[in-house]
Amino acid sequence: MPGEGPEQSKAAPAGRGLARVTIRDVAEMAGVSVTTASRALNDTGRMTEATREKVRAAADQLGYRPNSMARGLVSRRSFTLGLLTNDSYGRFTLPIAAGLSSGMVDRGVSVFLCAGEKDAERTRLDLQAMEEKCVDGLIVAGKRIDRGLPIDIPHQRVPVIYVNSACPPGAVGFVPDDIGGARAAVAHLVAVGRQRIAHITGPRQFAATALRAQGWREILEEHELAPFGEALFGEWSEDFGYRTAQTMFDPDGPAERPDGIFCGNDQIARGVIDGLTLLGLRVPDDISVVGFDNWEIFAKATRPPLTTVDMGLFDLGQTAGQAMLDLIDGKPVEPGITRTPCRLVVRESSAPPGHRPL
Amino acid sequence: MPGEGPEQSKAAPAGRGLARVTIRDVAEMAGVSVTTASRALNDTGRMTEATREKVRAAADQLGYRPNSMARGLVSRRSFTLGLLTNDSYGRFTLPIAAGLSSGMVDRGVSVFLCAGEKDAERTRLDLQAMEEKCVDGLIVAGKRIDRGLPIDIPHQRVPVIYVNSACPPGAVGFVPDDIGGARAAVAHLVAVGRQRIAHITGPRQFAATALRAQGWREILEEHELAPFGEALFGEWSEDFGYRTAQTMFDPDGPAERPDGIFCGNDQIARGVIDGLTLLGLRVPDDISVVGFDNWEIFAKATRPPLTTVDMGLFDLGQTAGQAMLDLIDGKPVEPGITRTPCRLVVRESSAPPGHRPL
DNA sequence: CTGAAAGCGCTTACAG
DNA sequence: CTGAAAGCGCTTACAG
Repeated sequence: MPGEGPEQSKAAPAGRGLARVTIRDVAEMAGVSVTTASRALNDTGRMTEATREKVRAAADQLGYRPNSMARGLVSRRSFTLGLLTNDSYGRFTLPIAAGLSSGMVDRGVSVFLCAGEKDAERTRLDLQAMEEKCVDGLIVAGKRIDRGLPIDIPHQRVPVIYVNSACPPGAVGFVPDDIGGARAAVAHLVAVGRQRIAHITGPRQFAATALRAQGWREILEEHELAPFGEALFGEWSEDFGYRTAQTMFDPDGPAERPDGIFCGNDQIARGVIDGLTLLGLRVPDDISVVGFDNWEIFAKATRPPLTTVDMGLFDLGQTAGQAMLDLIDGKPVEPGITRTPCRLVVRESSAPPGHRPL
Repeated sequence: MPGEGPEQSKAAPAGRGLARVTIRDVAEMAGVSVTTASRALNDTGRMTEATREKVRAAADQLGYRPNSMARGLVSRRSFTLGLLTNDSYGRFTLPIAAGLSSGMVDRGVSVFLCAGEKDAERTRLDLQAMEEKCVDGLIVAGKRIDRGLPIDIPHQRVPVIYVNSACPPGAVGFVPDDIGGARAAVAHLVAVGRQRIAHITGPRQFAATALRAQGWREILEEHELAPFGEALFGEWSEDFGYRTAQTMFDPDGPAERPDGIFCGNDQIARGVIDGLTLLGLRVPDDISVVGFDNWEIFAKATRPPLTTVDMGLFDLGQTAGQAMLDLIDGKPVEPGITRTPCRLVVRESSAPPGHRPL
């Protein structure tokens, strides 16, 4: 039969199409009522340990798996969450989803994925599907913290949590702590002996750029250092980093030059490093560079490997899941946006001046 | 209340906690029995169009959504699929998942995501969760076509389809057509006037490298062209591409040089282009370069933008979903591996010799 | 401590 | 053409 494993089909404990073992089978084998079996398996009610053990043994032996549809129907919980995202590339979403799932699987809750570039109609369809599936909650994950999905999530009958996305007033949301991440990055540059630290970053319209620039300014001020010029807003691209580095160090350009550059993301950082290298500057010796994202495929491929800020998306997903569980259980959850910690990952693009790595 | 939209909570048709509208409500409003309501909504049975319409209208007005748990319980179909993947980064999985979902949502089936780096224990847990959720089928998605999950998927009671992953004998699997993709890439280089086409690719142990190398050899032979040397196996990294290009065009190296390079992936291609550029060679004029993956973040950031092979992962996901639906419906599906088409994306890294783009 | 019964929201033979 | 009834696999008052 197509789709099946190769041999020993008949030896398998549960072949395709074979009747699934139900709680009834377990009860029968244990010689108790279905009621008792249910209670034994769920650790509810009071009964002799012997009875409970007898039921457990039967369930084990039969390979019993509770049917969560039946259970959900009566308990009014599906043990299921919906994850809505418009990140078709998966760069942000998959780490979040992995964290979310990993926190949920032990609690027996599974996650429906509704991914893809979303127009309003698709979103509506996804939302409808989630309603039919009776999800216990909805996680909305985005690509940037100042944009939401193309349609309002109308008042759902279930809790909604926004992750790495805009979040309507009064709702609960989690985003990486951009300011904190930026502070850690710049503090590291200072610690490593840099004094003239520039900031090259993405488009001005992104909330993330404003926050990262703010972190840069704040921490410098705390160290009584002046920011090196204005924050340079542009694009999230290597090319922008490359061009900006070239301009900054143009022989005919300004005499004053930075000795450290904090970049708004790893792509920009890579462009900066490439631009610097082409001009004969040494990273990290002459100039130290720090990125943001810890997008490993970039961060590890720069030469030298990039010191950068990890946004902790996996943990973000886990945290959001935890909050969702609380919400579902009716526990109080602080509305508003929570910023979860970022973590600096030190590689080789940052070092004290003149230091020469192997 | 936390997690809720801001205003007009009481005006909302379905506030949190409000009783969900059931088929019973619909039947009552339409003045028919539950049986008839069910049949009307499912387009089954025979009844006057008037009755059917009356029921539909009531359902619409009430905003009725069938409870898929109840439906699943009786129909023995959950309209739910499990997607198991060990691609924690999401580069391959999310496009596949998006394609899968997009094909499924119209059919009312949703997809559970079990993502993350998997050890045997995690996989077992995920599998167990999927069984409890009564998925109708399981899609196993991998990062490479010659590796599976850490444990055997035992004989499930549901169909299993493998995507971009190894696939046990007798099972059904879908993978990108590596040979075809390679042929398209190399045919394009030939069409553009290249005659000495080299191949730089990933580690020898990957099945994909062997297939892509085979496509390279085949199509050259068909054009009565000799491959330029042996395929150069190494790593899937920029660095490997960079170093290899440098060696290949070492002034003290071999006199014979390629005028086209087909790379095993986009990272290698990028390294090659960077290496070539640093040596003062012009891409595409002096040497044309083609990659594999169409990983846009790389392909668009190379200078010039990279001509490359798109693996069609979105379509792959859709195709696999379609096959799964057939399997579930008991329709016959050819066991074995199906190779789905790749598509060449022409950008600026390939052109006739001497051509100088703007 | 244990069990018979009702019910979650649907679908589907079986009657009429 | 339409409906009353049984049942999917569970849980949970309610009795004993």
